[in-house]
Formats: sequence, structure tokens, C-alpha cells
Amino acid sequence: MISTRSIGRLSLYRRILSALLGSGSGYVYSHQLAEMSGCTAAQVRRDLMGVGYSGSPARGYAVADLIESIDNFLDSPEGSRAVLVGVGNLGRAILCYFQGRRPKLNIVAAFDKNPQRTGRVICGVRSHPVEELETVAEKEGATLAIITVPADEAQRTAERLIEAGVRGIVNFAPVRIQAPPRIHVEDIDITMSLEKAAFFARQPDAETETAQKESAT
Amino acid sequence: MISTRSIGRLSLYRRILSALLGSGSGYVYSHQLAEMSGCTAAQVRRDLMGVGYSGSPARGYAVADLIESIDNFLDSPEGSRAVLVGVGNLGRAILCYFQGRRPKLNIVAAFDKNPQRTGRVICGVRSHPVEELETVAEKEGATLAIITVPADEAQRTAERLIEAGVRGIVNFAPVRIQAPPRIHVEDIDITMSLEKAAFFARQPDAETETAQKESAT
DNA sequence: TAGATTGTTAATCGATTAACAATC
DNA sequence: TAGATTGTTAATCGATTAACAATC
Repeated sequence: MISTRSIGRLSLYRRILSALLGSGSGYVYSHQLAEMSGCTAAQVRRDLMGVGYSGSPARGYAVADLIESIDNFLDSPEGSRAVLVGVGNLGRAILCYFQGRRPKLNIVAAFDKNPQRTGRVICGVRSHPVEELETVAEKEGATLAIITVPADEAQRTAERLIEAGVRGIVNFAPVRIQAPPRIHVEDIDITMSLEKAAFFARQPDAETETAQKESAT
Repeated sequence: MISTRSIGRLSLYRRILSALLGSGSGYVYSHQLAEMSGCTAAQVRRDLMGVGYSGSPARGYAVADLIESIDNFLDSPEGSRAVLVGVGNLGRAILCYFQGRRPKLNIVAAFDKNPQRTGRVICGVRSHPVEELETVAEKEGATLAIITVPADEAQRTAERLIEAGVRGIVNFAPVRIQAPPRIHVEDIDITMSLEKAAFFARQPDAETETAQKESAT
């Protein structure tokens, strides 16, 4: 079975491969992809095995075909629809960041409890009053959500989203969201990351902490 | 030795404990802290053992004392000084987010290559031209950095920061930063997190993925 | 063929979990 | 004392790494 972390790495490989494709490379070896991604060659080979794509010992992996295989593996054919709750600074930054970045991942609506932040279109996404969360999320068929509300509203927001049919959540509020096992939650805790970096940064060099930890596992 | 992930959890416990302190609770049991943090009671006990604080079988852990122990363990006595490079939407959001949030973690300067984003004070932090990165970072004694520049500038930015004395980096650009082992790098990849959530969200319920993965490990 | 790379299995490593004596 | 919790060791689990035959 494919490892949990493999999924994250595949997302990374795909991005690197797309850049390679643009630069005209037809084939890559696992050790090349490893160097560019910061993973090991063995990880790369095992991950690619997981998506069912085979390389050639002579030429490595065909870039274009491999991208297609990863697409088929990672993406839902009809694409995934996401909503974002909390149109503060961070929420707006994420809306703008995702604008047209991944065609299979669309943010289809945003919500905020502050009337001054609703009724507008932000980076191509309409912002609604949070009261309409359930009706709009269900109407749009959203299965994903991004939570950028304050900490004390995050859990309640998650529960409403799950009730409305959301199955995957990326949470930026500085609390761990509690959810049933069938719901996938990625907690991205920026303060924690900075505190971890601060801790390890001041450890003596002896720390063999190569440990590149990527976000949300 | 204390586990890498323990550091992140300690940061989380501290935040929860601070809220408890405000609500007047004098003592907590490991299972209470576990429930509030989404960790297991065994993890909590082992993590707290790691900071050298002992609880009592009768009353559990003394909240105020425990916070102090975690502070002593995690924080540098003189505090850590961070700079932020890339004052776009995300960079500004992070600047405002951290404003006065953690007294031992100060963002002391920001940088951008765009003159329209420099020479200003954003959420209490002065934004400088990126040409001044080395001089300002060294003068301020920065040991931490937050990178919010576009992907193609991230690696070069990291190298300049390391050269200027930075030992810990939190990177939001969608590339993995390559750095010497003694530098601690936390890569927070928002796109990857959303793609992972999308993948697991559409797996059949059988997936026992409780897996709450927090960002940047 | 010779050499490098791929696919796959076995060994290692690290963190989590389970178990349990010690403590209040 | 009885009961629940803590501190600590042993067992489990999962992912990574190492090893190597198969392939081009």
C-alpha cells in the first residue's frame, strides 16, 4: 500500500516534472528527481511504483507520461471543489494564491461573518455571509475546505463544514481540529512551525537534524 | 532523547495551557491535555517528561509551573529574532498574524524586491529593499527567517539568509529548500496540503486515516 | 558485454503504543 | 486501603534504508 507521505511527495514531484517539461527534458532518472525534490532516489522510485508507472533502466522515466500518471492517481477526474472560511489577511492571501494555479482544485466560494468582507468577489471567488455556509457549500458540491477563522471558531466551523458534506479540511487556525476518522484534516500551524524552527536553530551543531519536515505531513 | 515531533506538540500544549490558566484551572491530567490537543495521554506524559517537569499521580500537572517549564525548554532566554522576505499577500498576512503574539519570537524586519512594498511599516515591521537583507539581518542579529517569495527566488533567498547568520527557516514557497544539515528548515507547502486533503477526501471510508498531520512536521 | 538504473524484498531505524511498577 | 495517575521499560507498528536480481 502507498504510504501517507508518498502522496505529499507525489504532489511535489508533479510540480518539478511540470517545470522540467517546460524546459524540454523528455526523461528523468530517479536520482535527478531526488536531488530536485530533496527526497532520496529510493523514495522516488517507490513512490512512482505506487502510482503504477514504470520507468526504463536505460532512460529513466518519461516526463510527460509520468505527469499524466500522477495526475490520474492524485486527481479526481471531475476535479475537487473547495470552500474557504475566514476572509481575513491569511484567507485573502490563500484565495489569491490559488487563483488558477491548479485546474483540478477550485475554490468555489468563501465565507466570513463580517459583513464588510462579504458580498464581494476576491481574486475571482465570491464571499458570502457565513450563515449561508451550508446552503452554498452543498449547492456547489464542495468536498474540501480551508479554514482561516480565529482559533475559537475553528472547531465549530469544521463541524458545520462536515455536516455540509466536506470530507477534507486544511486548517490554519492554531488549534487541532477534532473530526471523525473518515474526515481528512491537515492542520497547518504557523506559530508551531516558527517555534520549532526557533528551537532547533539554537541547538548545537551536533544535532544531525537534516529533518526537512513538510507542512501538514 | 526528546523526539522531533515532541517539540511541535510542546508548542501546542503551551498554547492550550495558557488558555487553561486564563480560565482558572490549577491542575490538569495528561488525559485532559490529550483530549484538548488531539494527542494521546501517553504522548503527553512522555513529552512533559522530556522537558523535565514532573506531575503528581494525585493532582496531575500544575498548569502555571508547567507553562514555565515549557517556556524554559522551548524558548531562548533572550528571545529569537526573525526576518521575513517577500511582502506579498501571504507575507503581509503573516506579519500581521505574529504582531505581538509571542513575546519571545519577534519579527524585526521585512524585505521585498519591489520598491512599492518597501520603506513602509507593515503591522509594526519595517520593510526594506531586499538589497539590504544581509546588512539589516546581521545588524538585527536575526537567527530565524520566514520566506514568502515566489518559488524561483526561494533557494537563493535562503542562501543569502544563511550567509547572514540565519539558522532556522520557515519556507512557504512551493519548493523544498536545500540547506546544510545544521540549518533547520520547515517547508510549509500549502498546495501540497490541499492536494493531500483532496486525495484522502475521496478515498473510500475504509481508509482509517485519522492521521492528523500538522504542518512542517 | 559492461554499466547504470529500475523494481522488489529484507533489514534497519524511529516513534508510538502497550504494559506495569511506583506514587499520591 | 483502594483507585487513579505518573514515570519508565518492552513490544509493536510504519516508514526508510540497504541490498540485489532483473532490465535496458
